[in-house]
Amino acid sequence: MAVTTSDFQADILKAIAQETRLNILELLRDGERCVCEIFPAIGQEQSNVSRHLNMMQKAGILTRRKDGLKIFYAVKHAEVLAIVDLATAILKRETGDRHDLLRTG
Amino acid sequence: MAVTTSDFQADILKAIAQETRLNILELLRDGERCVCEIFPAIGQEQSNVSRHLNMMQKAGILTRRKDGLKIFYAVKHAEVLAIVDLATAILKRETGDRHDLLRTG
DNA sequence: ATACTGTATGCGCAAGCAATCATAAAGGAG
DNA sequence: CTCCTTTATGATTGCTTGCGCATACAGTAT
Repeated sequence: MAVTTSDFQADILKAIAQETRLNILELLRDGERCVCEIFPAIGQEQSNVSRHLNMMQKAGILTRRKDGLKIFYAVKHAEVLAIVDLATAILKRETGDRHDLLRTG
Repeated sequence: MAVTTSDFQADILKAIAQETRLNILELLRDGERCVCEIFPAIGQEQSNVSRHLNMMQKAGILTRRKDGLKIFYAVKHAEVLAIVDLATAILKRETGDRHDLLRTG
């Protein structure tokens, strides 16, 4: 099967397009955090958060830094948060538009 | 289960983060297209393309216009294409960085 | 009415994904 | 060394997704 550019684009976007990962990214907006800080903050299992962080790092959108026992993750590209913000903008406009959906169908 | 904002953000982003849908969006960059134009252009089944278009429209990122038999779809929010472009930018920078991965591991 | 074109949808399948529990691995402290 | 903390991973389960095939539906034309 041929591998196109949109394939890799999809990988980047898929690494962002998930609720738990969006919550993590929102936390990382303020700077790097270790797993032990993140998983209580978002109310998820440690293993689950670890997997998501690993996944995003492998996808190339997070950096990883070791400090003793702890491992700190941070957002690697500003574009990632820009994408999140654009999604928020679309969402805002959409939920605004949706008032007439009650009438239009 | 509690429904948060990141839930809806994820829905928007998921509607974009897929290879076939990215190919469709790339086509729609030049303006509205009907299903009959899209599916041969991207080499996918008509039914498959129809589903993806429907999905994106329901997600709120495409508009739908009927003209006789044909149904024309178009990108609804400029932010959608902006997101695609940001993903491309990340991808470019990443694949640039990846030269040292051959050495570093 | 029939025939044709364009689009949507039901069904099934295979693959992927997210979450949990339990456990392993890595590093620090006593 | 042992004990504890932090992170990663194997196994499992249930859910979702993307696709293809066949078929239904909608609109046009004759």
